[in-house]
Amino acid sequence: MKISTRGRYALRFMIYLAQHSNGNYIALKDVSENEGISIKYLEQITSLLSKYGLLQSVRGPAGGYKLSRPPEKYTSGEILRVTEGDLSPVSSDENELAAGESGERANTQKFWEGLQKAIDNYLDSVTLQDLVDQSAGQESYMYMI
Amino acid sequence: MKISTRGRYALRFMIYLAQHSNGNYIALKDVSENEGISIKYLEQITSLLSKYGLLQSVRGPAGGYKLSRPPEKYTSGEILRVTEGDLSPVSSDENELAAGESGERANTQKFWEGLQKAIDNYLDSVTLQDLVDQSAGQESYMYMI
DNA sequence: AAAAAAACCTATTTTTTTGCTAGGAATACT
DNA sequence: AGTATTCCTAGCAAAAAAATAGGTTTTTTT
Repeated sequence: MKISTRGRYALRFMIYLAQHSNGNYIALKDVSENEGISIKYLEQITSLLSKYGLLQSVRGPAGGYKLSRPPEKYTSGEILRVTEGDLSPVSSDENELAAGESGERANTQKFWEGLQKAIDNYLDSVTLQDLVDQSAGQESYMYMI
Repeated sequence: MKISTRGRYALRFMIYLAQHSNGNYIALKDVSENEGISIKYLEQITSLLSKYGLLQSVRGPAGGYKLSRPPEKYTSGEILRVTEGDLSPVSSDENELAAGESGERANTQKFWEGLQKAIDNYLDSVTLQDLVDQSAGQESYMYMI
């Protein structure tokens, strides 16, 4: 039940961009040196983020990455989902009932769905801007579902 | 970001006991046949559950396991924590700041703590009895934190 | 035009974790 | 004594995660 380095690094990368880019492109070399993550590993992560439109990039000298939207328009959930793949606590086919089955799994299916809902709820409530402001996690939040 | 089979099987095991034991002990053989999990693997799981006082056991013929409390006195969270080890989405030393560090990690620390809080909150709100009743996950719940 | 700096792409290797099997020891009932 | 059970520890194979590696393409600079 752990978020992998891919997701964590992705968040740190996005925060870095939000803090240091002022509309200009930032090279991986720069982020790599400051965050202590290899360029090659970062490439895999930015590749995903670009693919899903979260980043804009330019090649060549003075190239690099920048955010494609303002930081408050990203949720931590979408950043993590893009890089982690899937944030469900049990894979859906583990959870699915075989036709007609009404055994133990029926008991847990809704439970796991509820857990996922709780996770998604939180992650979609925290924006990239919140992370920059360090204001995540201390919400006095109220959910009605 | 997945719950492992250990945790899932543990829940199914506990549900099974809640449903089938009427104060008497149930052998792993029984659960194994009905849930399709090997006895040897179940042993590892029940070993943890026993160690932390969630189960009572008796050896020898007619021995087995039973719950040590009524089902509504267990939360899904404690069952999972015992078997999964730790439910924090990032390990604490990944999250900890090196002395004086005020870098990117400061931004995410509270965020991860908030996620953990959201998870714990949910898991501690669902009892074993809820799972038996299949009433987990459909809560119209309201949290104020 | 050449060189250099960057993103892009795909594969491979290394390390860690998970899921499970195995063998026997201790205990309790018949 | 024999048998059915829990208990304990080790080991292993497959999968996943983490990271490296090598090259290609694009763009800018000289």
